[in-house]
Amino acid sequence: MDVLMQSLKIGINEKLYIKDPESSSLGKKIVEESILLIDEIGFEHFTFKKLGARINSNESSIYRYFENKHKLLLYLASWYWGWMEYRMVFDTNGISDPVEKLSKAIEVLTQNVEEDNAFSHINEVVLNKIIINEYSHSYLVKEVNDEDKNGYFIVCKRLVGRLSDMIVAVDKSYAYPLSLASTILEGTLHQYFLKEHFPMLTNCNETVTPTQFFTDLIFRTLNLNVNG
Amino acid sequence: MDVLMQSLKIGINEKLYIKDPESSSLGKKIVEESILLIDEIGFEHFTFKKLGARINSNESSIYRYFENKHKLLLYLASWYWGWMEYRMVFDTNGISDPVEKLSKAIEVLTQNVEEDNAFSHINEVVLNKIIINEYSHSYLVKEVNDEDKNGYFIVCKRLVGRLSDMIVAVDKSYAYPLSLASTILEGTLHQYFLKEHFPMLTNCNETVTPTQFFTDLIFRTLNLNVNG
DNA sequence: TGAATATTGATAGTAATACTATTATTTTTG
DNA sequence: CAAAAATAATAGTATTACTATCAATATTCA
Repeated sequence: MDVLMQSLKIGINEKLYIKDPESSSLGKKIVEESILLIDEIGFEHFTFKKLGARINSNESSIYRYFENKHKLLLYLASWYWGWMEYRMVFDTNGISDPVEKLSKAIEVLTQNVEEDNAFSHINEVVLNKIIINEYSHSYLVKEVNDEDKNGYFIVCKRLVGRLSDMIVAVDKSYAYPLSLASTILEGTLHQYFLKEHFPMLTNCNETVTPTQFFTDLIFRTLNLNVNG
Repeated sequence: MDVLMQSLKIGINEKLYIKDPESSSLGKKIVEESILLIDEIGFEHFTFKKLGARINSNESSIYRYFENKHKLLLYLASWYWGWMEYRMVFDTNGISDPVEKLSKAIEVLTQNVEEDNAFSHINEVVLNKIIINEYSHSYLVKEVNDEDKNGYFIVCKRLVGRLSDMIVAVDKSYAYPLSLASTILEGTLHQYFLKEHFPMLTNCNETVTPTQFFTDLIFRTLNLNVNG
């Protein structure tokens, strides 16, 4: 990512925070270090007290930025999907051939995440690990319908919609573009998880990537061939 | 399911419980009512204390059956996958045509769950709802590798393996049978979840079923047509 | 500069959770 | 019917997920 982009900011639903963490150095530190700490000890064991100790700040100060750790996770997830959406749109922009466009989108969405220097306080590689391991926790809750009404999942929903549109652009007659799109996004996280923890349940490994699996799956499903 | 089957028991890893809940009426009640209570209030809000109150028993008595609520969830999940496996094997047994066999397996694994009277104290319909909403919580934990070593996920793993074998039987040259099998199982839960909570992210609804979506997906991917 | 204001830190406190331990009571069974 | 096993009742601990209050710093702008 280019230095020209250094003033980019991923827009996030304002209801997800009390005070915008991007607005202060403490806020950025909270976001930066929460990603690392959640990765280290898991979201379940993560508390604001432990985070406070880690960044030499106080539990109560963190509560002034985020209502609770669940909202923080939703914030991180929104950031992640916003970032994915931005990269998908950016990288597919200007491609006129629908097949090539879809192919590129799948590549961006399923490939291994690499660090993006445009956002210095966020480690995208570790954030990706968190999303793989913890994203389900953000929506598999009893309160999901209320939270959805608040718009907490809007970015991810928009992303599924965009991908679905690209599928439709390739094959108007295909009956399940939304289901296929949501399966790709959720399935990608799942395949990365399996690769790490249950290698016997996936064909993805050092040499075979989720990108290959999903590209092959989508091309077969939409009856395309690799050259468009 | 037939009355002849009433002495069937789904085998579950003994490390998942302290005392076998099938061995007493209190144990069965714990299992029976925990399913209903988890469905009602969600796994996060579920506690042994609340369950005790509900069944007019005591928190401490429940702890004599299950070490904690996480183990209870693993127990319920094992039961669920064991039951699915049993039905899949039963319903596909004797089908010699590999395509027909795979087709039947997908049908069993993706169709809407209905009550099975062979297991009177377990409400399979509600259990299915729990699995849709909470199964991820059982494996998306920091301790997953240790738990896997204890064999807690063996039933689900065996099921993915069986499905993968059926895919191979249909097309030996297909490169991703395990990934496809795990995508079907996980994806099915996900599509049912979306249908319920995010209908805009799926094409499944009153008339279109996950079975249709996945059958179509697998047939296209393996280049089959509906009549085998 | 310096007073007002905002931000952060420290401390204390509460209710709920996830247990363990002990003892009392009831039920089962030989 | 006595002994053993299962269950219930009660109490207690450490941790979590907060809220409230007040003190200490920074910031800012008059």
